Amino acid sequence: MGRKAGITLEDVVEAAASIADRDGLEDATLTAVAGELGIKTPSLYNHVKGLSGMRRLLAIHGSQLLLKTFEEAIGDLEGAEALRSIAHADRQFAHDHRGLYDSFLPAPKPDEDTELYEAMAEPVFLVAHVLLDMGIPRSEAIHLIRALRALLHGFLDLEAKEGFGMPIGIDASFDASVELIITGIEAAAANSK
Amino acid sequence: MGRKAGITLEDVVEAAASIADRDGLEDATLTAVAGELGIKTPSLYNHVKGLSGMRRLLAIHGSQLLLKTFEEAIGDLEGAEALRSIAHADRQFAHDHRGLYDSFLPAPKPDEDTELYEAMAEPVFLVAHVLLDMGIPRSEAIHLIRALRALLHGFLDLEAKEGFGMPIGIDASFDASVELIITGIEAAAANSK
DNA sequence: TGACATGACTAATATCGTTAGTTAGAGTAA
DNA sequence: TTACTCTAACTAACGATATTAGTCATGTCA
Repeated sequence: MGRKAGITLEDVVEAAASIADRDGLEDATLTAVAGELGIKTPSLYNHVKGLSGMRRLLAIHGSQLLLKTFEEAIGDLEGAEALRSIAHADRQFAHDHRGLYDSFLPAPKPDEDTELYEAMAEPVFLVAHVLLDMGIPRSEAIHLIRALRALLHGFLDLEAKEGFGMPIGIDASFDASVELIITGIEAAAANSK
Repeated sequence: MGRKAGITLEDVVEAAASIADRDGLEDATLTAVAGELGIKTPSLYNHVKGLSGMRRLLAIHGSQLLLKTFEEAIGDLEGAEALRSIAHADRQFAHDHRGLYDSFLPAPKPDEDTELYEAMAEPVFLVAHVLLDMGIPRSEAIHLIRALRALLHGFLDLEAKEGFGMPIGIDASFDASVELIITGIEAAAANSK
């Protein structure tokens, strides 16, 4: 058995992400990841600062992927159309990458892990930009963004954890929920002209 | 050391709830609860079906407490006023009982654990009633209730896990978010007359 | 070629949850 | 009272997980 299997940091993140998305974040243990890579658990410490370090890398990787997803979702769109597209892209992301999505919480404090904090802030900035472009003043936009984030996160978390009881009509409920928020945002935009 | 410490099921739930609300649901381990009660971990199996069984009791207990909280919040109120009051009661509950609140997810399927499912459904029914009393048709109410639940859950989860970045203006953001949803609900009510 | 850093390894420990089997004590019935 | 039974505690043991410490082979570079 040759030493130096040549595992890279990317391999670790990729393996962890794949397990987390397939079986859930909880199952992306150091043991499982090491097994997937064909090495022993303690060897992972040569790449990653323990389980929390691996989770952190997962969150950074996920944030970058989410950012790209949002950018593509927006494209040339503006205003309500952009928001709708972002919302649906977010839901698709949560479906496709459950583990990465779950890795976003708990979030770090800004001064406690700047790199991770900033990576996670990027997608939010993107949404903020859409609102500001709609003419919504900063002081109001902060509340509206939080409302949108809360709705999306809550919906996707409840959906993933079967919190809605019967799963019938979930798609329609999502659309209706998003429309409801967007209507509120449009009203705020119209109000600020 | 006398056998028969005389621990009751209520003692177990109370101890678990107290630890979960103080230190987080994750810290309400069998070991911690047993320690709190002055017994050894395996002895808990005389009262509870393992960790999952204890979590389940926590969720039932939490649901009952939440139901009472909602009932008191509604009182004689109706419509938007009732919804506002419920929203703030929910947030207060999440602040006061973090562990219980977290124990609500993942939710069981209706046929998989009927007792728990029904206990958790009660508070939702209460909210549904408010909407129906506002004259909103059932077919629409289901989407609006999901939107409201998503917003509240998402907001309180993000708030608890520091997901909002700077914690400034969170109260105002919550109020604004709730108003936004309530406005949508009122519009739907007016639309159905 | 030889020193060194990298990245694998083994060994060992601590914390959990869980199961199996044991036993003391309290209540109950003859 | 005494014997029986059941409850609810216990000890012992195991498997999964993370983590630390210390070892060592291998490839690279001076």
